[in-house]
Amino acid sequence: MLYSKLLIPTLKDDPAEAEVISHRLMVRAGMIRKVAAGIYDYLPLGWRTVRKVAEIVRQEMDRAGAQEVMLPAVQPSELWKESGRWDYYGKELLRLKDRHDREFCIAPTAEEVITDLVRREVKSYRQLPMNLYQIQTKFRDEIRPRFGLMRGREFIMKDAYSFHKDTASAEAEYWNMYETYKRIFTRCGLNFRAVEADTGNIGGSFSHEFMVLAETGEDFIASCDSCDYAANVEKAECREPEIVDKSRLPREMLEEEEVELPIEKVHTPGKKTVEEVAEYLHVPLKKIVKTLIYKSAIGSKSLAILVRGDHEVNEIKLNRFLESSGFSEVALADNETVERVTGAPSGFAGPVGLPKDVPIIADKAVLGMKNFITGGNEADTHLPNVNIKDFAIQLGIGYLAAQGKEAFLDLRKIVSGDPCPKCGTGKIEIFKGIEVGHIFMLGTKYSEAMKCTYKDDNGDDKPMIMGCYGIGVSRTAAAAIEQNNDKNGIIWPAPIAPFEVIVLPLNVNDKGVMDAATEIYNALKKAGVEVILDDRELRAGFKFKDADLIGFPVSVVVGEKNLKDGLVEVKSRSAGEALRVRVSEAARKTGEIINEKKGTDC
RNA sequence: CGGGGCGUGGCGCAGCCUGGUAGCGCACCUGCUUUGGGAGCAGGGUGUCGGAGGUUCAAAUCCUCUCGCCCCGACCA
Repeated sequence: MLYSKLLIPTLKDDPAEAEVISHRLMVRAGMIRKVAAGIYDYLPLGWRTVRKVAEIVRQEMDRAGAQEVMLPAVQPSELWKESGRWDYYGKELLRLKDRHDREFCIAPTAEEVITDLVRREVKSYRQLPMNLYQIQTKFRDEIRPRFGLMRGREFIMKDAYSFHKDTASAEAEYWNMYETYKRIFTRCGLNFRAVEADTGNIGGSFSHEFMVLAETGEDFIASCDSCDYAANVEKAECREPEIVDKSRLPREMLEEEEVELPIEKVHTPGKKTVEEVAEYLHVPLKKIVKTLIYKSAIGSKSLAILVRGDHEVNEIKLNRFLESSGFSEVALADNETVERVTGAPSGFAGPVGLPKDVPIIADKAVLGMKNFITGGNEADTHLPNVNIKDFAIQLGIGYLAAQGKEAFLDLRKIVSGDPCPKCGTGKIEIFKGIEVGHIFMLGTKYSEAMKCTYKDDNGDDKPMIMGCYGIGVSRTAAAAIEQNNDKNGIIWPAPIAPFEVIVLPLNVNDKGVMDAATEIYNALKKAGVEVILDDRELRAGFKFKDADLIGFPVSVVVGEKNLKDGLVEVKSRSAGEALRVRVSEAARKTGEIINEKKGTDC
């Protein structure tokens, strides 16, 4: 391709709206343009990269035995009502009506449609298992789209759905997809981790997320430094030392085994946060217990959650424990509620003396604490030397007691340095990641709701066991940039670069330069290399800047000076240094470097 | 949805407070010079000042409404 003929509107200035690197660079490199909030045009370069990611996904999915289909983007409400998600999905589901006033939605995912297809066309266990996928534009009406392609409303996704006669088959396919995903992201040249994940509102029993490690990631990953454990922080369980058997306590816990002292009361004017209190009273954060008032979304019931001062509540865990308790979907209470419940301004809540109808639930880590500091339920007051016996943890949420659950639960977010929940000996490290893939064991949630059944070998109808597997194709392209860039621009992993090589004749008006460049360009094209010839009549510096910004893995620089000696430069974007080779050797050498890059990136 | 902010040429911005000829840089077009890291000089084109209403002799500027966008928060395969 000739550069002069391509639509590559690069920008010298950063676009004002772009916050993260991938967004900035994709706009500057002329890959995307915004049409509306979270909705973008893909220009030739951007689209080439997206297509390359999609092609890798397609090849690996096919290799894994899946079949590609194409499902509708606009879907009738009936199917969504059948699964129950029409009401449940919320505002992210963009709904619309056709001219006959029939309700539709723009698909954010396709469980309903695929389940409908399979229930109509697949009848027998002999036809199972089956894995169907599509690569398609999806729409989710995100509350706040941001970060360019990382979190758009419209995005390109590969979604796959598998159907099985039994759990064993479904699990086998789950792990088949797990391996397939590893191959896909490896082939894309990405540094990623597969982590245990929460299943969210898709439902199902277990799942893994594939995370590209990057500072700008929105997800936090807990990873063990000695075993292979890795999980989304939302999901990661916390292993608390068993405190029942004192002889087995680690030394640092033993220090907590002090004599319980009587409660005191201190004046802490304006010290609302644990940090402020710790500093004011000269105690470590670990000596404080935070009391957080939560409020149910429905009704106005409140409850108090206790966590150690240096810990944070994991609301996903909390809500899971509270499922079907009447405390559905709790969230941090507003200041008004806090004042009503505790009788003190926000910042001074504590477990001692809370109204009886406010149940107290504590994180397990609190169980090991003695003589800790809590809020006094009174303005500018904290209570040192509080102990668990002082406030009678209310096993009071009746259902907890009824279920034999304790009021000390795993409710906190795991933090760096915690013991690994799996091996127990390793320490947890926290990384940031971008979710590019997610695999779920769905079970029978959709097949039961939508009567997607098969006849087993006895002729009985059974619901199919399902799995579903997503990859954010456009997001993967953005994640690759987050992970591969420098101050000059993008450094594409060769397998997903929009072009593999750029040939840069520094002076297009010099016949010798142009002839040599054209010769190399033609030879590369003939060899099947994706090459672009920068035939623009521009200064050298300009061309270099564009080439670096766009991030071609290899550039071939043809300049008058080197050409006098019959030489050109072959430069690798990632390595930086230039290799001088003869014109006649240039194409072969460049091809070698590209193949090597594609090889090592695999 | 709560809080904050921004809409002025293709892009980035100034002007608004204190109403009175709409500006700067980049980009774009022409010419000459230049030509290995976003050139120099000269000339040129480019704006419903996001939209609607209002105040005023006069509105980019003040007021009201509205639309769009960005940031923080809550939310999220």
